[in-house]
Amino acid sequence: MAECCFRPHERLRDFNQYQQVKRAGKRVRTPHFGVNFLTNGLPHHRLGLIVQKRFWNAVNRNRIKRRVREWFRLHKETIPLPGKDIVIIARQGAERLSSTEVTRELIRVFAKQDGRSS
RNA sequence: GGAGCAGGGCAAAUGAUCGCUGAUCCUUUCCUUUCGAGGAAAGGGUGGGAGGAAAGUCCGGGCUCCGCAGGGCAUGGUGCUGGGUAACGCCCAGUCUCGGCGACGAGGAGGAAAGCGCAACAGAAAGCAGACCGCCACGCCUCGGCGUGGUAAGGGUGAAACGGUGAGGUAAGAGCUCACCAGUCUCGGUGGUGACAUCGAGAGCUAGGCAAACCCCACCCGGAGCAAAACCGAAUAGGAGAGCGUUUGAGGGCUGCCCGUCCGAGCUCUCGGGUUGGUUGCUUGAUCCCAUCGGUAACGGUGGGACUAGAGGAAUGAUCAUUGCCUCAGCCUCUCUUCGGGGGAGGAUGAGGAACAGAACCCGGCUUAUGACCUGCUCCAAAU
RNA sequence: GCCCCCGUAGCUCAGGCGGAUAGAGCACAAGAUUCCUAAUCUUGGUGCCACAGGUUCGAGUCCUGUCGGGGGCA
Repeated sequence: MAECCFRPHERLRDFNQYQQVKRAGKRVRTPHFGVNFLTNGLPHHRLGLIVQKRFWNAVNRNRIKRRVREWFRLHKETIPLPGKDIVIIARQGAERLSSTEVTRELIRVFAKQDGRSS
């Protein structure tokens, strides 16, 4: 598996998977995102995105999704194993962040988790 | 130079690295096999990959199903004329009215002498005439006025008050009479396919507004919508309750109702339960570009060329560099001058900005959001 | 994607199709009753009728366009 790609099997595709992660997973809040994650028993991580329709138009929704996917693609090896299902919920103000700001904010989340668990 | 009007195309470009999507070709591995092959995963190569509005879903179609849908009514829509078109509420050309000094723009622009209606407050009176203050005549009188009659010029109210100006006329007045103007109706001539324009004659002196509330007239319209629909596969089950009915016909299809017609022995509703996968539809089409012909134009004919997204929890991105555009800041050079300074042009540096916005079956429009530019024209100012 | 519905006082809604006064209940404020509160009674304030344009003498209402909210589908 290449280190920096984003394949369909790394996505959450089912509504039930989203519900399971949101119900049973851990929750972390950052200023612009809500992050839920749950160990899935697979050797890789999986990503799911929730961007509500009521806050943005379609262009800003796509922009947020692309930037979060860019973070996952480039920095997923920094997320500690075992494999996790991650659901990221965008909050208001996220459309004003640049790509580097998104990356900085989300890296900090999993760096904290790494330090706490080890 | 300032203000404005109309039209047109574009949606910063190039390169590098990483990444996404589906098409096609090759390699490897695994599975199935009717030995032709098919499917899945990974890697690599090649050439594609959002818009002028993709938006709002406001109209019109194609397409699919409803037994290819017949007649009438209701509802709904359109509403100057003539063209264009698959069709339209769209577009083009024209007429009339209104707005603007002008370039030009806007118009839901049939009918109120078919009917039912409406007009608060104010005002005497709000639709058919009528008379509050007035004006005039006569009578009475305590000479302030009062009564009867005639008037509608003037005042006042209102969004709107029953033609306007002048002259004659009269007790005072009045289309009462006349001249001109505006407007209505009828007839005729000319131009135009037509809306209409224009000219002449006559009638008659007023006929008001609102149909974007009902209505009348003319024309148009079957319904739903790709979550339409077709096929494959899986799963659960023929459950419980209520209502109606089996030829005297329940119920259903042709939206709402009626007629007509067809199917017809079970149908409808509620509760409960199960799936909630895959393929097709899915992009070659009223398509785009160029030339030419017809037409004022919208558009149409002919010939040649091109293939230009097809996702499905939803693909076009991120970073860096260079060039170009705009704004701001100070610096340098040139030029004009009313010499306090100001205006214009060019150069380099730094910082910031680059809009509106994302296909979801596909087209033709409309509306709304929005960036910088180009072309033509009008008015004003200055100069000649 | 497609098809519908609704925006009126702080809240829930009438009024709207037939045009000229903006209303009801709860809530809020003041007063009375009460030793005080609750309850009751009396009085009152409260609205750019979602926004913009048009028709009209005059739009909450009629017409058109935006904005916001809600619902349904195999």
